Amino acid sequence: MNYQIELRHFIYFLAVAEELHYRKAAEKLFISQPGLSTQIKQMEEILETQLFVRDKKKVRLTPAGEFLKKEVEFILNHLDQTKKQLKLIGHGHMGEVRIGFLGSAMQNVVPELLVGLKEKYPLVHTTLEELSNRAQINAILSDRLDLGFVRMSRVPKGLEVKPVFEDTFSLVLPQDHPIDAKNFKSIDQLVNEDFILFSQDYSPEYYDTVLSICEDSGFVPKVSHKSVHAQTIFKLVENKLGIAIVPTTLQHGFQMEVKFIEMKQIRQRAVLSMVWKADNRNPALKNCMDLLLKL
Amino acid sequence: MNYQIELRHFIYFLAVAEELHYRKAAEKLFISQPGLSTQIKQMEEILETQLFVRDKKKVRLTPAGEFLKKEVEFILNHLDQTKKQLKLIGHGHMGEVRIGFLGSAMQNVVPELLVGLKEKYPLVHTTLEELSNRAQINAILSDRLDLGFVRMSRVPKGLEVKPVFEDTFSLVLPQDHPIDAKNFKSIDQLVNEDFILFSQDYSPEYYDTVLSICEDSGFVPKVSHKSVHAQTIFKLVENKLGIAIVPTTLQHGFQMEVKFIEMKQIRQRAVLSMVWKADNRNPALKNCMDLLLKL
DNA sequence: CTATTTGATAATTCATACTTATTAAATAAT
DNA sequence: ATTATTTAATAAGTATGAATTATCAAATAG
Repeated sequence: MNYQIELRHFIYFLAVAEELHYRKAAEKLFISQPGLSTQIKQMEEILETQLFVRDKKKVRLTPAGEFLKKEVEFILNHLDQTKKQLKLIGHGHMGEVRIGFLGSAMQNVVPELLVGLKEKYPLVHTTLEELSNRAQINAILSDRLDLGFVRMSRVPKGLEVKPVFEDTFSLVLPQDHPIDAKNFKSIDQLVNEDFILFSQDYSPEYYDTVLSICEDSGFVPKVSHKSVHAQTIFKLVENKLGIAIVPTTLQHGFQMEVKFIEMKQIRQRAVLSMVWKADNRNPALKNCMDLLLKL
Repeated sequence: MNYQIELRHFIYFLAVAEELHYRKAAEKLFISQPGLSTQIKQMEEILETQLFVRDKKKVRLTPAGEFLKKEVEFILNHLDQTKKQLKLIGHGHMGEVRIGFLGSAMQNVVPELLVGLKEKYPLVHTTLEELSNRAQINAILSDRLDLGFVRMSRVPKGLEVKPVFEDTFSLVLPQDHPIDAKNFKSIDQLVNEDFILFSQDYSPEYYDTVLSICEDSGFVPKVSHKSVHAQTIFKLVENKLGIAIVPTTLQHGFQMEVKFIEMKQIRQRAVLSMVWKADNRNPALKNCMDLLLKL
């Protein structure tokens, strides 16, 4: 008496509404005719509405049945769509990945990732935000970001980190500086220069690495300026207010009166890593990371 | 293994998605917690998509689950609406009644019906078509019409008929005709006049009735004109091309230089009947007819 | 008038949704 | 640390009801 309508009823109903013939409909559904009869009857009882007129030889829809047919078609169709989309989302072929990045990641890793994603998973949407190392970590911890691109090797508990790009360091000098690629031997040739670096707060590991480069040559650099923008740093060098040490690939995309001298011989590398929350269950994130590691 | 998703799953899913707590959700659903757990698990297997992340103390939705929640809310809501509408349709409180009528029914019965319907069943829509007796019968037989208003007492098998309005007949005379309500006694005073009648084809029973009125007075009328429009008949009378006998209420709504003399004393009546198909299952039709008989 | 076809009904079987009892893991309290 | 409490999952058993087979009554066709 107190049954509930189920999708089964709808599927049965639609078969009868289409065939207008119980036996044929039952065959189509691979069930027996009596079973179909009782289910339709039950359905009419639940809905408190007659859906078919059966005068022992003809079956036809009542106006209410006619109406329900349209609605059931709509609902079952909508459900089909939903199932398909759900599978796409569940398998990471559809959805959203929220990405944070340091400005310096925009030179290679991030653009390549975006192109690859668009090609392989066109239904995966990305949102991008340029943030400092610390801001990315915070955003990931509080679930405002799925993936970050940072320059750090140690991350708080609950996060995971993996290097994705290793870069050499390059000296940045004014165009007319006496030192060039040919006569450059070691960093200690620049011991008396003013150094312009990314600020400690923006990227602590970079800062420490640059200090260690100088330390390996036996001096402590005199740091005259700190900035968070490569643009600013290059501008300062151009105006002869100092020299800089930056990841090599950072030189692309700028039009400045400065020269870059790659320092392959030193052991330090500028490592760009991706960071994510260990328990992040966004399936699109997994696909995104897998794709990145294949690039 | 080969199960099907059912509405039950959706209702369970929604409870868990809202509570994010299996025990509480189970309580709300009046089922046991293990039952709920297995049903949700089964649902995930059917959909081949993880919907919840349970880390033994916290339950939360995956992106796919988040998506499904929205869709399930939509579907269940849509279903609720459908059920309500279905009941309205099934009980004749919503839907369409296709009505045919003779022009003469527009003077009283039909307008009253429409006003009554609009008041009592505002969601029942009507379509109106002015048709001859025969055309209405044919339309009802072939399911193009639900209800007809005709002047006939015999209808083909499969149809039913019921009188809804009885009208006296009235003479229609030119304004300056010597006979008026005071000196009129019997129809045989007009034995020498030309008669203008509705055509036999348009309304056979009317035609026969008028002939029987004259026959009762012992003469056969000279019929000079036949028409299907009251407007035309009145115009002809106005121009002194003859006199007419029509149902009394037909006089309303015309502005003509004619006078009407009601013949209460004769036994014949102009009967307007409704006709419908015996096996018509339009629930709105039943309500429509019930309403009409109460007017 | 018989044969065939229709959907409905009755009795029975079987699948499975649900129950109770229990467990393992996580958190909170002492 | 240890215990108590709370969580969802698992296991075993039950009972509901969807399905089956067998049959029927009514309608139609030959």
